[in-house]
Amino acid sequence: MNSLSGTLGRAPEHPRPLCVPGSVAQELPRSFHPRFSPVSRCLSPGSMLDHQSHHRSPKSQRDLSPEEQQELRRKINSRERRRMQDLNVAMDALREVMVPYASSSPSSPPSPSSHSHHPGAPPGRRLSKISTLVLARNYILLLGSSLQEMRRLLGEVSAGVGAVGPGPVPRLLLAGGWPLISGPGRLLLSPESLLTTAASSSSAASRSTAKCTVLSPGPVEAPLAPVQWSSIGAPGGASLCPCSVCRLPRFSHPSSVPRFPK
DNA sequence: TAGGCCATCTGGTCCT
DNA sequence: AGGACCAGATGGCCTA
Repeated sequence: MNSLSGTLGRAPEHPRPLCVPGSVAQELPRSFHPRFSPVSRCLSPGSMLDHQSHHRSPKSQRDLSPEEQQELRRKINSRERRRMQDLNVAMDALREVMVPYASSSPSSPPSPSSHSHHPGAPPGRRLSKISTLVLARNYILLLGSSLQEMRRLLGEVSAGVGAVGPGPVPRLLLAGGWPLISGPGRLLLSPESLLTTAASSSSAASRSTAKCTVLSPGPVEAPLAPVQWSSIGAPGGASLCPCSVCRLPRFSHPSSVPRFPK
């Protein structure tokens, strides 16, 4: 499937009328659209085309003819477009992996082929970017906690059996005795299993009511945050987490995410 | 119709 | 100098 550009939208095969991708956009004169008109760009807030760009490289900018400037702009736009498309490809790949874990009902087995079940949305709706990222993050945290739990159980088993041999462990695995390895859907979608696992492995961590259970500091601090997957990305649905990141669709976490130094 | 999500354009900044 | 990355702005599409 072509996941580039418009495929992420609802009309995969049709380029957007105004924000047309790639070749089409490049062939259209910029003055065809108000946003491309030099006047509107200069008047738009934050636009410092005539000010700072001249400040930085007066000669190169000034010496460019309008056609050359247009060509340069096209090149830059094309690069940016390609960059974002690559990012979307990677996001799609991640989404593809995470979709089975995003299904809201534990009874419905995850189906990798079924496309994008947005939590709380009708089937066929794909995961949003933010939902995909939050989902992936929590899955990673959960894997870490599962590993912890497995190690703990291994320790218990080996301590109880003593020097008898490696027998019990494979039997336990074959019997499906591991609480968290019964399928991705159960792994992620059953709050009970999450809670019991959390309670058994690290009670201290699970007891600490972090402000954000979804975007906690890390696997060490809060490895077993009881995440309600069906609420991720759903506006106002994150009942377990009061943080602004999980509640708001737009990311705004002033304290935890430092601005990239400029 | 409002709000969410998204793609694209754009200028600024940093890096090579 | 050119490319990569980032964030703001803008407008289109879709759903509740």
